[in-house]
Amino acid sequence: MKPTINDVAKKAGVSIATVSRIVNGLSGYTEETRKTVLNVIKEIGYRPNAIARGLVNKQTNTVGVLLPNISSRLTSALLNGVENTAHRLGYSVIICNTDSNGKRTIEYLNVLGEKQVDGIIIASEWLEDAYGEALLAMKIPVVLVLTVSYHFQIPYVKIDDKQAAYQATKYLIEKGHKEIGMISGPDNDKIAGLPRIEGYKQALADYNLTISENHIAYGDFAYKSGIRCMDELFQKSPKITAVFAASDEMALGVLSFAYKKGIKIPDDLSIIGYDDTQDAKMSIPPLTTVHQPLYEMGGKAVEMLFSTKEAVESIIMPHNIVERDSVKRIN
Amino acid sequence: MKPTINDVAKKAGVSIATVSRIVNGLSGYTEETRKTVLNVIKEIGYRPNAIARGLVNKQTNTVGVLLPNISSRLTSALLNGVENTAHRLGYSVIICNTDSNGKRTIEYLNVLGEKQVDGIIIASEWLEDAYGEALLAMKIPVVLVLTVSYHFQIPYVKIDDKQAAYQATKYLIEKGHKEIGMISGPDNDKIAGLPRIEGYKQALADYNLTISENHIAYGDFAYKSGIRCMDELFQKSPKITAVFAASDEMALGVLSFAYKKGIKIPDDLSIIGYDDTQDAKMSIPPLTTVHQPLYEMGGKAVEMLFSTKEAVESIIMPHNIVERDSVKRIN
DNA sequence: ACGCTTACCGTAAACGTTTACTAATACCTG
DNA sequence: CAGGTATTAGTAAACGTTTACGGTAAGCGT
Repeated sequence: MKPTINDVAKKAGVSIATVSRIVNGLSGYTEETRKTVLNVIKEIGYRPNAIARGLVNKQTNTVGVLLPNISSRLTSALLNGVENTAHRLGYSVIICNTDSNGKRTIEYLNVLGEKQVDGIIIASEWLEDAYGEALLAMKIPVVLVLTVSYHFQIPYVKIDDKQAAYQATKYLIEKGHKEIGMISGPDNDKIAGLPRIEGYKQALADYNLTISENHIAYGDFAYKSGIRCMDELFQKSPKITAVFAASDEMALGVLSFAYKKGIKIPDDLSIIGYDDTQDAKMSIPPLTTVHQPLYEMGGKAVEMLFSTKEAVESIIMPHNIVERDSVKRIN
Repeated sequence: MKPTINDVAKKAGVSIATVSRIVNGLSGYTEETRKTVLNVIKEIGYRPNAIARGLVNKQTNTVGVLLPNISSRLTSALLNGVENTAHRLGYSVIICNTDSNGKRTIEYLNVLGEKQVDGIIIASEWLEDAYGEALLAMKIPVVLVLTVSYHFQIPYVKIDDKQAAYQATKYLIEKGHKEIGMISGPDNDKIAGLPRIEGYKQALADYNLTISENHIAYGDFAYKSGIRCMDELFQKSPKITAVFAASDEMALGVLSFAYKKGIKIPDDLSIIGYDDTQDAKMSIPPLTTVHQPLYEMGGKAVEMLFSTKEAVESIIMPHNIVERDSVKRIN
């Protein structure tokens, strides 16, 4: 059996209250008793039981993170940020891979509730009404990352997707491109799908370029869909000279597609990505892309969870375009 | 305040013991009381408190995972496997990013101990003596993944690194290559460094090819070191026609290096990687590599944690070479 | 009608902490 | 030296569960 505070008290000849005060750095004991108690603690290897502690303090120093996927570069960068600042603030983090599955998500929400976590971060996931209700019922801080909710007023941290997409497209335009395709996320995705399409269209409109559905292909943010979409795009609109992909992974897909077809990037085709995950640095050629400060956003999210302000405001993080070698100036 | 079992008992006109029995599916109540209690539970939104439960049961249904790095493709694939089967078995997982930092690792071990986790998984990390001691002191199941300990007898799950490296090298040899370089991990890494070097050398020896230190460059498994090592290798041994990289990430580095130098892969240079992370599928060209079943290994690890056998045996998982497009037959 | 078994349910202790309250002692102050 | 105030320390309740134990009532066989 692990030694308890009782064992320490007995062996040190004091009461458990005194031991508790000492391990918690409160006042109410002489330096002498402190020393003997500390010695006993070291001797018998006592460690306070955080479960018992949590029961009386109603605090577990634990947060939960819901992700649609653990092993994507996007979420793992985010998670890294979450974990790091959580650790700095003295919290542990429980990960929950929802697989974008409603049933599973609700299960996780219940588990986190039962485990009395002090806060929940939901990343990159559309907030179903059922989740919102469940969250409301457990009355603990929640923050959203890479997503928002219109129905529930929950603080979030994200970038301005529409604006970022606008600027990515504008970047291509300013490099002289006129026939610009887009590989988008699903068009029913109100968070990472629609706004980026809108930004793209807006930029074309502002520069008097024609907007055509033939210039848009709809993927699911994943690599394979990038390949498929590029294929589709070339069939529909062979004259395209540049593409804006709504995720780096899909951009990698077009890189691979181009490689297979002997299309030179950026000489024959320019491509700009979105996210600036690790992949973007390592691709061939290195990918010009929209940088989201994922690590920082993860950190911000946990800080917001435990912000002392009564009404926590949401945060729009800055984005920027990082120029690498996948876009070429033409004309 | 959240409703407790007491609130349920009062409202349903029964004792807390009965409520407890009902929510835990034990026997000792009529169908009628069950219904009324269940109704009250639903009505007031009662959820059992896992902390209180954990205190008496001495079980938290939580495991901790120590990783040297959260956002690498290697560890995130592993983590994904861990999380999934943990969830299947009814456990939550707490992640700990050690950053390969001794102080931080010990901190985490302490936290996990205090939080009374039911088991700990340590991934891809050399087990310092101090860690082993700490682990021993807390008397809970531990399993190692992608690593072993010679000093402590702790069950592990990994592949046979030496054999895998041997086969990767042999694969290159059988494709006709005679001047084969290796980009290794650090040569003081007893787990993922040395054994792979040994496998490489052994294969060369068995096929009567000369072994030379000029054919080996030492990186740290990361992308950048792959670039640097390839540069170094070409300076030392320009006649090399194939390279075995001890990680996919370093292999990506050589891909990038080659791209920059106008070296065609696989026409001018063949490269085989190690790990078979997501990157390997998506690279240009797709990477031939040694497949480690990372996801499955993560799953196995948590199963081993809670195996009912008194003495848990370690597992050597099967590996295999997945052929893609980065190796060319010559001669 | 009696005793026995069985089913249902309540009482209270236990898990390992924190903390309000109280007690005792020591130290001042005038 | 009386009375007050710190300071150190202990007692016991509380946190929300589970569960051993006991009790009551019903059912059943003889």
